Amino acid sequence: MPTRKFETVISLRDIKVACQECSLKEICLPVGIGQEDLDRLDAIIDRKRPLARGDHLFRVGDGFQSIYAVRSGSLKTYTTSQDGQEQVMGFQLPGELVGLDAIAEDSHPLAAKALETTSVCEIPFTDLESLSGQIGGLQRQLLRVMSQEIRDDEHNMVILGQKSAEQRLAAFLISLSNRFRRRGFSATQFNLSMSRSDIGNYLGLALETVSRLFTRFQNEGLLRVDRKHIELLDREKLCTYSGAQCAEDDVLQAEPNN
Amino acid sequence: MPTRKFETVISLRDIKVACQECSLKEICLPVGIGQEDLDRLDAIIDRKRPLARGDHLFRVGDGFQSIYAVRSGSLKTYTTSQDGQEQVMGFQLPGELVGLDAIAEDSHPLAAKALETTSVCEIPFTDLESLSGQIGGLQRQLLRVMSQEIRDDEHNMVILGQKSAEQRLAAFLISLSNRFRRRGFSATQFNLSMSRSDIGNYLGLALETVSRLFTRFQNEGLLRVDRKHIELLDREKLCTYSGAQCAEDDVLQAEPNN
DNA sequence: CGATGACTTGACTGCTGTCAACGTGCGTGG
DNA sequence: CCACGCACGTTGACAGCAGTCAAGTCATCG
Repeated sequence: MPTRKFETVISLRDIKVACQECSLKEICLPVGIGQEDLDRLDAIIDRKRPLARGDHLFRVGDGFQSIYAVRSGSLKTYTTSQDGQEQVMGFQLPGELVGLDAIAEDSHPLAAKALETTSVCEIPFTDLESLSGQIGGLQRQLLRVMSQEIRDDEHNMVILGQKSAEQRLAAFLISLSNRFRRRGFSATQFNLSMSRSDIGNYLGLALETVSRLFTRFQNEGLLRVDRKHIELLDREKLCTYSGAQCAEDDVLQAEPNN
Repeated sequence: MPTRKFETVISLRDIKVACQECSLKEICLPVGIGQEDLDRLDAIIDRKRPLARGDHLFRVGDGFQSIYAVRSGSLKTYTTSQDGQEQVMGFQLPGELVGLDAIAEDSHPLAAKALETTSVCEIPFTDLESLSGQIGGLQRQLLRVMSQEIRDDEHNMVILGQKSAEQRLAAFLISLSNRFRRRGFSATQFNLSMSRSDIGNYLGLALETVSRLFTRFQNEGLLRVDRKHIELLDREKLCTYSGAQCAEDDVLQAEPNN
């Protein structure tokens, strides 16, 4: 382990970032919360200094203190089964929360690791809990977020349960595309911060299968792939491949309040 | 559709069942709630008349009004993809909640159908929400229950993502066994209220594979199976087969407060 | 008692995993 | 600046698990 040379050099807490200025506030927790309530939420949130690629935000079994929101960068969550085999459970992009599964048992069932330089907001749970008892909108939003998480997991179960390798990768790419779009990034061009192995693991496929499919999709003109960079050329057909109601449905889901 | 002949014959609401008398209260919502608060929770819960096998509690797209707790019997939740193909998402046993995934979008993403004669408690969500704003313990418990749901879904993803057919069925049987035990039923002998087809669908397997595995497990002396009835003869080995930390871990998880 | 649906069993196929070799980009150190 | 090593990614050959198709058995119910 290297020594933590940053800590005494500069206090990164000085960086002025608050929920109200955050470009992610429309998709993070503060949806439908008034100005003064937003201030109160903001007051309990701690901006941590960035994680480097490979750093852990928390590990399996760590005591549960806080929920985290990704501000920039990306995370993967995963477990390691007793035979040492890793299972990737998900990837978190900016505006997405991590750690909701730790509430039940007061300890993290998954580890969270930064896939690239990543900054997160730490939200101490006891504070969040008492605040959401006072602010109706916050309580509601918290329940909604958790409900959405359940929904997403159910969606993943469908994919893992009955989709072919081709459908899984197509669905994965469409999902990423939708999530990037919602965050204001390009829906057709983005970087994969995770490895082929992580993707395969997440989708229940061998990494070789993922690699082969990327090649095939490219040959079919569906996308262009160069190492980590992806460009979706035929989003429409990719949707068809994924065998799901994806395209416009997700847009609607993404903006329920408009 | 048959006419609803029961409705005017007898008011089943007269049946005296309340949370405080309910044998399931230790595993349903009212954990860690005081007596008078329990009364208040009890007041908002509606005991519906039993569902017959095949009846729907709700369907995909139904507006979200309430969460339901199974009192007796069992449910399956499922979606139907646009090509008419069904995906079973889960089975609910007594003491388990259904409908938590509907909070996010105010409509049910899954349908819930009774696998046998089943009675449920209906918990109107707006009431629950406002009550949980007033009762700290209830809010906490609600969040815990949702968190646990996320956790369970993650567990299912591991099973679907990287377990063999044999491991999946073994894990499924162990899971059922644990859930029955927790509810005070036998952990080694129970009835499967769902069909082979439902099990296969849920586990991402063909129903023929499920059937073959039952036969094989029986030949290996792991269990005895007669149509719907299951008797686990070697729970230990079944755990090993499932390739997971199951047996005693689940007991601990089941009783976190003892 | 026949019909229907659920389940079982068998034969065959194919998708995807495994093993293995090779290519490519990047960072390190000479 | 170049050479090297390493991690990551690609491609190929082969095999096996589980799906599909099909036939047959069993239980339940009208």
